[in-house]
Amino acid sequence: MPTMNLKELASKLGLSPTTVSRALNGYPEVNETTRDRVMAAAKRHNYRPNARAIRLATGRAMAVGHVMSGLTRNEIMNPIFADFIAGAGEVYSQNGYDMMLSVVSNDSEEAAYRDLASRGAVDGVIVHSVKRHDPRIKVLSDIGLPAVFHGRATGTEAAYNWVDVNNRRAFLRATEFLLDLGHRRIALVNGLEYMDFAIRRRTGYTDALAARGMTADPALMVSDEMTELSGYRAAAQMLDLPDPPTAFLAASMLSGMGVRRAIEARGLQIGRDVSVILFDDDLSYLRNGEDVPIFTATRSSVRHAGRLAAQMVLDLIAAPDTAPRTHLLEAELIIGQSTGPLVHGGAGHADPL
Amino acid sequence: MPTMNLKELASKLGLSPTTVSRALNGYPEVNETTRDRVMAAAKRHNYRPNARAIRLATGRAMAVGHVMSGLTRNEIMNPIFADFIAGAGEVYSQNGYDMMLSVVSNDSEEAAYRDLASRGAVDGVIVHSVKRHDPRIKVLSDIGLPAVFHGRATGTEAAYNWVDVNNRRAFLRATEFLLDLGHRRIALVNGLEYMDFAIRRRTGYTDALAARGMTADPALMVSDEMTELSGYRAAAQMLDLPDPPTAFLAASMLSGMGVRRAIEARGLQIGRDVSVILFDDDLSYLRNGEDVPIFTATRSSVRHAGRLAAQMVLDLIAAPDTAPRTHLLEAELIIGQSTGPLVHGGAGHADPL
DNA sequence: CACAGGTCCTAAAACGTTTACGCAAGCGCC
DNA sequence: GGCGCTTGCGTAAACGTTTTAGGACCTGTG
Repeated sequence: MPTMNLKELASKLGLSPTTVSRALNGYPEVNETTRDRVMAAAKRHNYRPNARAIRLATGRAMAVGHVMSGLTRNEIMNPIFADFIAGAGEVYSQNGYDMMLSVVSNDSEEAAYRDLASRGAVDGVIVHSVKRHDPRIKVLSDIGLPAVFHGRATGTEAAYNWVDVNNRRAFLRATEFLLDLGHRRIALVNGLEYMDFAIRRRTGYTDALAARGMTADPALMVSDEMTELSGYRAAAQMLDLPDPPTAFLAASMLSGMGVRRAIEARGLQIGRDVSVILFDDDLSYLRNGEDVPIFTATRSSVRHAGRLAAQMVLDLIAAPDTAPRTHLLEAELIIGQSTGPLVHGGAGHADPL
Repeated sequence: MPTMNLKELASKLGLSPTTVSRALNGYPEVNETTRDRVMAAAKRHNYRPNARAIRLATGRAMAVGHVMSGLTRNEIMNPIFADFIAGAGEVYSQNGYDMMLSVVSNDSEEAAYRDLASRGAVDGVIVHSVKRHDPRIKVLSDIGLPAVFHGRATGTEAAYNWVDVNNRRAFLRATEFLLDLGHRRIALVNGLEYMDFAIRRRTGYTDALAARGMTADPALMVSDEMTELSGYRAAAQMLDLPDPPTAFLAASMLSGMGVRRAIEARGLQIGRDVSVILFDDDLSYLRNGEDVPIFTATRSSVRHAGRLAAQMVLDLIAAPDTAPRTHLLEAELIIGQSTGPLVHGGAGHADPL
């Protein structure tokens, strides 16, 4: 008796498969006492309806697809992927859906979506790492597959479903916070600016400066991969300028850690001599301290974003022809030990009072 | 014409569904010219056979399951998960398999496997984060679902399929390397020792010491989560000992980065005053330098392990009743800039020659 | 000429569910 | 007592493939 199926269970009960199916799925047209009998028997023989048959019979895949691309050797994988997936997966599990992950090379991501759709392997997808003018928006709209984008695409006019953090506002607030502390030379260690969120963060930064009649110094703006090494190099170079920054905005925990290292390597103390604010995605393996945050940060849980996006795609699957939905999350500004008021004399230049 | 199906395609061609199916699937009993006709028509109408129907008809799920657990708030997610998944996914894609990811709470992982199996949602699974005496080995053996474990389980006598790195040998070699450089006070900043790999690494470390007639100093051994902060704290505490270590073995890039910070915070130079070797899983977002490695490290690509495990589970699905397979990977010892010969005077204690 | 053995194709039965439709019994009501 | 409604169940047809069992037609051979 490897796998009990509906027909067999029905015959054991002296009922038709129909009635058993209806009993298990909570349909009203079945006597409560028979329903109990069926339920009990199903539990006793630990019957679980075959997922493959359900999918065929109902015409629904009961699955959501996630495509993971960017596998060409020199391109970095998205470090937030795992946490986002974890959040989304929670929601799928709770709703009886499966998560289907496709790993493809960078140039065949579009084909992957078409494939998932035409094979009927998923009922919807979530799209990761949205870029400016992202072509995947049009592709998925053409395919007609319910899709939720994690991030917005600057330069796209068409409407689409997205979940995003207010990246502009996060970095606007962070910049204002530093300005209020007296800092004037504020550096931006940004992510690669074909990524949409990086563009918006820079806008927040420049807008905050502009609001005080200031303009960003190109020498204090860097855009690169968000690694520790990259953050270190950017900060090291800037700190060696004749007029170095007194504060940094870093795009991630990792780049912020690199910035910290460059600062400390110069004998400067973070939070006193140089301030640092970073964007904290609240990744489970890159916690910003334990009880009390170490870095002052704009924080927004990417896992929570995953949950929201998953719920959105499930809603979309249930009601496909509704108007596009959007969900803009606000990052919180949490105060850690990495920021402080501007001290005169600035970074690394001992002031000969 | 939303989705073209086999019957419709067959009628367009004036053939039976059987013949079309056989033509597309490369069966020999079909004329080559008709096969070409079928192929062309399939491409023209971009027909893709419905995955749900295939799965039901063949009785195979054409999918492999991965269960992601450890979602209770205070437990850390496995940072290597994404890279491992990426490697495995490559192999699935190439072989026409799908990857099914289940995200469940820690205490329902066993139920998740039973569920995947009895619903017929997957043909096999890969099990992550193997622990000592791992109960999942017995569970999956009872279920009778092909399973490959990423890691071995110390204390389990039953045979099972696994892919693992030779963690003991990696840390044995690393310790020997440090001993050869003259270091005698070598600290171990290990991962949590209910994880199997952490146990084996400690064994490698103590064995190397024992081979030279030395014994490990408990004050120089720490076992904790593999975060930057945890690495920093462990190293900071040890460096403040009256007889501090002159070299560190760290369990991951992140903990190694924490160790580095503690070293540099004391004005010591890594590679000159204090040596560090870490275990580098070659994660795509935590690269150990770009062209030239920064840390001396024992390196083994977890992505490659993912590929091997995936191939193994596919082989197992194809031939379920073969003897258990195992694959032990050797980590390479790569020389970076974080190690050097012991300088007399030791860490942080200026030698008054 | 009969027959064996390819070659190429079709009809129909799987696979295990869901669901449209139908039907019998029971009940209340005029 | 006939009519309509409700309750509880069964029959059978889907869903879109694969696969089993054949069958028609040709070709070569004795």
